[in-house]
Amino acid sequence: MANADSLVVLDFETTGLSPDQGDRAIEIGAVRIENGRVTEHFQSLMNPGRRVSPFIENYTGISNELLKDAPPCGEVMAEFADFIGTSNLLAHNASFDKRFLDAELQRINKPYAGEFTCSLLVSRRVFQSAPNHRLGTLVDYCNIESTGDFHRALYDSQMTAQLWLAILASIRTTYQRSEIPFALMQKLCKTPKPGIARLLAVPS
DNA sequence: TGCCAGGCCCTCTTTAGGGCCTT
Repeated sequence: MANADSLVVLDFETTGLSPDQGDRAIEIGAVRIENGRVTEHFQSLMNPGRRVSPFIENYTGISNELLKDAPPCGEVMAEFADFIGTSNLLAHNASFDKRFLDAELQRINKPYAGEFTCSLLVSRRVFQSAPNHRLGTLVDYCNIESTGDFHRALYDSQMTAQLWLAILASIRTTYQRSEIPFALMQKLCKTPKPGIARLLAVPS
């Protein structure tokens, strides 16, 4: 059940980089974290109403053939809006996924109440010695078990969720606190809003 | 055929530019 105390980690596969340039979502994957554990997941392909490029087919493994019989974006996004409810939201490079979430939900006139935070931005502060801050690199860096099946929405959201739990564990270790100070999470997340910081401070 | 965006962050900065990330 969605609520303001759960965190939905989401990832979109899309036809390109910018909804402002006409790009659409082709897959949504998400997991819910509650009390430090993944409790639920959501995944669906969606038909964007146009053919995807060979680059995207190769990059994601999502072919035009796969999308041919997928439900339309509006139908899937309506279900996803119900899934996220009032939960707070997390993504790796959240500015990208937020743009697509905003664009797709605006098309079906579905608002959402959660606040976004970004595992990429926080990881740059917490894992400063990582070779880079791509999702796959950070999964290796944190010794998170992985099959390497990146660039699919559910898998990337699952890996982002595990990365997030690793980030929280690292902060707890660094500051030797079972609960992460509210002000510290606000600083790391660069958010002045109280909701996300309260959520992130959940004990392990 | 080839290209497209945008937010954050760093620095040889702030009257700016470019790399990193995401598909």
